Amino acid sequence: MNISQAARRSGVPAKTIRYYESIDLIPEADRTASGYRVYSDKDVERLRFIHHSRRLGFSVKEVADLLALWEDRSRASADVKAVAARRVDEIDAKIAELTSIRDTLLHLMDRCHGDDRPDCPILDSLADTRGCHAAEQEDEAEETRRSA
Amino acid sequence: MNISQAARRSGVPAKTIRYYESIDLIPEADRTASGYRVYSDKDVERLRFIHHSRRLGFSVKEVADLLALWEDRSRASADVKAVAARRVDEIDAKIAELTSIRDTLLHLMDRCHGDDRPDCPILDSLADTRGCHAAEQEDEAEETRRSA
DNA sequence: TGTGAGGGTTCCAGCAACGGGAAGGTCAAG
DNA sequence: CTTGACCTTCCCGTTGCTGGAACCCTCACA
Repeated sequence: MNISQAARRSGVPAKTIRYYESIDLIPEADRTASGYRVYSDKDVERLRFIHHSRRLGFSVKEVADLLALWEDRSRASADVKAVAARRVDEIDAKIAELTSIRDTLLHLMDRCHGDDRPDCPILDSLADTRGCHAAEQEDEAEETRRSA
Repeated sequence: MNISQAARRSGVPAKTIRYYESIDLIPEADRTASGYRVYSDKDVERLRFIHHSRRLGFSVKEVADLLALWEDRSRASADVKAVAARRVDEIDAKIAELTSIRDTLLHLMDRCHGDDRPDCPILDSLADTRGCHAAEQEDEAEETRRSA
């Protein structure tokens, strides 16, 4: 099948398939006499694997690792699990960061009238030296002192 | 003061200050006779505002909007609050997405032995046509049908 | 047999938001 | 006068693609 069929069946856009080939995430595709790329069901299966992995937020590098494990019939499932565990840790950290930011914003919004008047605790806080208590601003306060 | 002092006091790296100038987020700095950039306390204040805004995850474009509001003494606090509200919505969406991915990964990890044996539900799921139930795979199933 | 639509191919540019590093000018201290 | 710590500009690399230009291929239809 040609690239657009492989794209439809795998969920990976044709352009992205070419890109994956260019960065060696997938092997070079076979070509027809006229230079068209040709894909097999096995290729589509691999693309689908990549697609799903990317949707779970694995980086392309991590996907390459997962692909290698997938194709290594003698892998240990513990190795796969470790990759997934690292990803979960990253996600947890990201969620914690976003939650902290969210709480700060909601707190500021709560204290802002949100009307026609110009005075606004949100802007005040952004402009403030101490920077809206979004944790460790110690260094900044210190720099201000040092430069005085 | 010169750029590295402004960087220390504002928390924005010197390189980033130059970058902000190049994209017109901040006005062109004055220069000494020899071409060095010169910054005032007011400039540092603005940089600090930018720094805090960026830490709350606002894009550079949004920071430009916030800066404009900050410098507009006749702004309405409702406008600022609206920008913050949009940001909160984005964060909520992102957290929901990450949480969903996290749950999927934990579910898969739960069913993986994580030992020396090669069989691994995580890889199986990534390879599966239905793609680890991470929501709306309807289109993919449909494409598979259509191409059959 | 021509022709037009709808494939395919390559390469180049660009997105966000910087960071690294090269090549070179400047400044203050010893 | 030299040394080292600044400063300047410029360009490349990052991540993961996406859009577009310019061009070639294939197939159905008149």
